[in-house]
Parts: sequence; C-alpha cells; structure tokens
Amino acid sequence: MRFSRLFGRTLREDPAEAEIVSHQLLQRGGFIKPLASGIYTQMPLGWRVSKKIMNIFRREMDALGCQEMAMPVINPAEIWQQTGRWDSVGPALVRYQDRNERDMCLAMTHEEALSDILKTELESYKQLPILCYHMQTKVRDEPRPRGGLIRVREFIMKDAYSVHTDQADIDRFYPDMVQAYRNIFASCNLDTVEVEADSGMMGGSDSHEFMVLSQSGEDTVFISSDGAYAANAERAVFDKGTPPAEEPGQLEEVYTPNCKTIAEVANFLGVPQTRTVKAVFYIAENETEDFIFVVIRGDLPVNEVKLSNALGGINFRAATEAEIEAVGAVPGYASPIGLNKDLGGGRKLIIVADDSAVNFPNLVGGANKAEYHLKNTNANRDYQPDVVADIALAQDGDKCLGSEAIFQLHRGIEVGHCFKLGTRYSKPVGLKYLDENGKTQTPIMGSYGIGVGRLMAAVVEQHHDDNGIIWPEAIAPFDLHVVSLAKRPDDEVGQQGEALYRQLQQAGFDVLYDDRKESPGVKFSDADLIGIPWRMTLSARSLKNGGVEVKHRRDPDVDIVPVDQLVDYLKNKRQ
RNA sequence: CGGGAUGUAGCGCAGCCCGGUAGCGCGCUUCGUUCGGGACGAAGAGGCCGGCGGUUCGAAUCCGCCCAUCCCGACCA
Repeated sequence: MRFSRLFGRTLREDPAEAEIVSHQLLQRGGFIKPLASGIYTQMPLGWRVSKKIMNIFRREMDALGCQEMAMPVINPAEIWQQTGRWDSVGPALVRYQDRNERDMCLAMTHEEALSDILKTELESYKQLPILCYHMQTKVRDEPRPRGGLIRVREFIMKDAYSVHTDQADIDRFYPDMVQAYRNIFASCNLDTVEVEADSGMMGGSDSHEFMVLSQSGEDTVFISSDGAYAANAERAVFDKGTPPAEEPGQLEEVYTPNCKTIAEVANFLGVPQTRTVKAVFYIAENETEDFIFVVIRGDLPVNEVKLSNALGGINFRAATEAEIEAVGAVPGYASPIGLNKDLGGGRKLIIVADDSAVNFPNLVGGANKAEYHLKNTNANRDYQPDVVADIALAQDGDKCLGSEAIFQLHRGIEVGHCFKLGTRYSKPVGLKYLDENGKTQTPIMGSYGIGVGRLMAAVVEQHHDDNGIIWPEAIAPFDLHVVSLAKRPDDEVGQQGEALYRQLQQAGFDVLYDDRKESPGVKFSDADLIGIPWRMTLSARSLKNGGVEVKHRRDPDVDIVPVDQLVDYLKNKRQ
C-alpha cells in the first residue's frame, strides 16, 4: 500500500472526546472514525488489524474442530421469546417491527439463532458434539458506551458454540476452548487474567472471563495476594470473619439520636461496624412488585448481582423512601423485626439475609422507630429470613476464603468470556436428541465469545508509548513500513524505494510504503503513531551507509542492511 | 435514568462575564525555498458559532426549551 493512497489520515492532536489511550491513538492513527456514540467505522488501517485478529480466531477455532458459519443479525421475536430473553434483557435488545408488523430484533448474541437451527438439525447423539463459530456484528443498545472501542453499541464478535451429550462431555471440551483462548491472547501479546465470573444475562452455571488489567477497564476484578484466586466483583466470595461465640442476648431498645448511618450508630454506641446490621430495600420488577428487604452486616455493601441470583435472577430497583415507609419500616432506623410479610393482594415482603447477618449474633440494628436502635438482634429468633445467601460485595483488602491472602482490587477490560450454559437454552427451546439407548435427552451447551474491536483496543492499551502504538507482529496492519526520504520521486532514492517496495511485496510481506511528499519528521512521526513493527528507512544517507536502515518500533537501535540481504534479514528477525 | 462538563472551519481552541457584521494554531490548495524527528515564505479556499424559540434596533455572546458528545454513577457483556 502506498501511503499517498491510503484512505484515512493521521491527526496531530488527540480528539477532544477521547480520554483513554487506545481511543486517542486509534483515532489519531486513522484506524477508526466515530459515527455516533459507541458506533465506529473501521478505516482501512483498523480493518486490516481486525482481519488479522479474526484470522487468529479462525486458526484457533479451526484447530479445535470448530466450523465457521454465519448466522443472521436479524432475528424474529419468537426465538427470543422462547428463551425468555425477549423480556429479560431489557432495552439493550434493539427491537423493531417489519412491514408486516412482525416483531423483530437485532441479535446481541446468537444462542437463540443457533438453538433454532438445532431444533430441526439435532436428532442423534452421533452428531454430538457440535462445535461451530461465527464472526458477526452484534447490536446492543448500551446504556452508556464508553472508552472508544471498549464499550460500543455495534461490534463484531467471534462467538463459538458447543453442543454436548452431557455435562461430562462439555467438561472435557471446555479446557480445550480455554486453552484456545490463551493461545489467541498469547498471539496478540496480551497479558490476561482468568477470573471466575457471573454469567449475567447469558445464564448457565460456570463462566470464566479473560481480563486485561488496565486503568481504562470498566470491570472490577479481585486477585488474591497469593495469586491463587481471581474473580470479578460480581462473583468474588471472601472471608467475612469468624462470629464471636456468644449466647443470644436480650433485645434492648437504645436511644440513638441522629444516627441514621451505620457509621454514626457504631460510633455513638462504641461498637465496631461488624457488630451492626443494616437494611437495604428494593422493589422486585415482577407482577406483584414484591418488597425486597435485605439485611446485611453493617460494614458490608450489597452485591446486587449476587442478590439477584439469590432470588432466581429477577430484576429489581431501589425502593423509594415512601415505599419503605409503606411497609412499616423507618428509613435510617429500619429493621425486619415485627414487619408483616403479607403486604396484601398477593404482594410479599421478602427478607433476604446475607449469611453474615445470620451467623453473627447480637447485632445492633434498627428499631423501626425514629432515633432508636435495638441491641442484640438475632436472625431466626427475632425475624425469619426467607432467603439466606452470600450477597455481599467484596472490597479491596478483604480476606480470601481459606487462606491468609488478601484481595487486591484491579480494573480490567473483559476481552473474552467462556460460559458453560447447561440446559439454559436447550431446555426452553425443547432441544432433544436420542442417545445410544434410543432415549430422549436434552443436550448441554457452551458458548464462548470474544470481541474483535475490544481486543484491538486492549492491545493498544498494553502496547504503546508516548509516540504511538506498538503493534504485535501478528496483528499489525502491515508487516513493514518503508519510509522513503526521496527528495523527488524520480531521483536515485525514489527509484530505489519503488524497487524496494516491489521486492518486499514479492517476498510476501504486507508493506506500507511512504511515498508521500512530506518532511522526514512527519513521516517518522506517522510511522511511530501507526506502529507497524518494522520500519525501513531509505535515504541518500542510508544508501551511502550501505543500504536500508531497519528499526523495530520498540527499540531505539537501527541496523543498516544491504538491499539484497533485506529479505533474509527480515525472515530471520521476525517472530 | 441521576450528577457533571462541552458544543464556534476537517482537527485542537480563543471570543461569551461586558450584545455591535467571526478569530488563532494545525490541516487543506497554489507557487517558491527547504529536506533524517511534526520546515519556511507568499498568496488562497473553507463557518446557519449544535437546533428551535424568546429578549433587543441588533445575539456566537443574555434567557428558555430541545438535541448531540464526553466523564462519573445506575445498568450492562
């Protein structure tokens, strides 16, 4: 490619709206161009990188025996209604009606589309496992796109699916897929951390995220100080401490003026926050709008993902002060003690207790009376929780379960996610196959996603310097960047440059040839910004020194290589 | 959806308080000089000052509403 003909140009300054480095450099280098919030065009340079990334995906998926296919972006509503996600995923799913007023949507992922195929295609255990993947545009109307390519509303994802006879079969296959993901990230020179994750809207039992640790990440992950445990914030379980061995004491009302927060109460009564219990309130988004009364030890924040899981995956919102008062609780001094669980009309008050609030005895809690708290509240004696679960949010510095290690908080970019889906999709859709004994069985599925653009951005986050991007060789837009410092196109240097460009292309390299009429400074700066690994400078000076000046983007040093030895030199040096 | 910020030429910004016919740098075009780390000179092109409404003799500037973009949070993968 001649630089003079390359569509898209470099910018001298960072676009004002770009805050994170990958967004700045990808835009400045002319890789991407924004169209609307969270919607980007991949310009020729960016698309070249994407294609190289996708080819790495192909290589790894094909090696596993996964077959590439292509499923549609446009889906009919029915298949999403069948799995329940038409209602459960909310406005992130882009919906519309076609001209016949049929409900349609733009797929945000493809479990439904694949399941629909399997409904008629899958009949026998002999077909299993089915391993397939595709790379397709996903559309998600995100509440808040951010960070350039980190979180967007339209993006290409490689998603693979596996269909198995039973759990044992997916358990055998799953590590191979995880290994393929490791290979992919290794090929992109990306350092990733594998963390236990919540499966979120995907459902299913088991899931692992691949995180790139970065300040620009939007996910919170905890890694134990001994490196033995890593989990994202939604999932992380931690040691809440050992409850003191105390006999339950007598309930005792105490006057606690102006003590609406846990900190104030603990301070006023001179007890640690771990000896208090607090209440948090939500309204379930179900037909009866049940009132969710959460009790949790005073020092712990609520993990709403864990809470949702404890309640069978329902959605909810924070309750208003009026709604709290309506069930008889007093905000700031609330307690589940003495509240009526039947709110009438089939509406329930559901008490969800974190295990901390149950295991720790004699906690200070609200009295449902302004300015008063109760000492020595005890779950199961003073009130009956409907659900007891771990619903606490881990924090930096929390202790790991079963070891002395400490949680350290990191920010991360989620670049890949593997899910064991169980029968989350196969069951509602009614997927069936006949086993060796002619018995009807429900298959077990897995799904494995990785975003192309997000991966590209994550690589830039990890591989850049003050001057620009430093692409790993495997995904660089070009292999070589030939910089000609010819004064005129037809002079000695110009002619040699043309010949060199042809020669390197014939040797099989992807070459960007800077034939522009620009000053050397401009060409070098653009070369650094675009970040192609190998830069070859051809100039009167280099020719006088015996050839072409070869420099790797990440090293300051240069080699002078005679033109006729260049190809051998590069084949030797390149990874 | 809540909080905050910003919208003026392709990009980065000033001008806005204090109303009076729109400016700087980069980039772009032409010519000349230059030529190893974002060169120099000369001459140019390019703007519905985000939109709508109001106040005013007069609005980029004051007021109201709306829209868009970014950041934090909610939410989400």
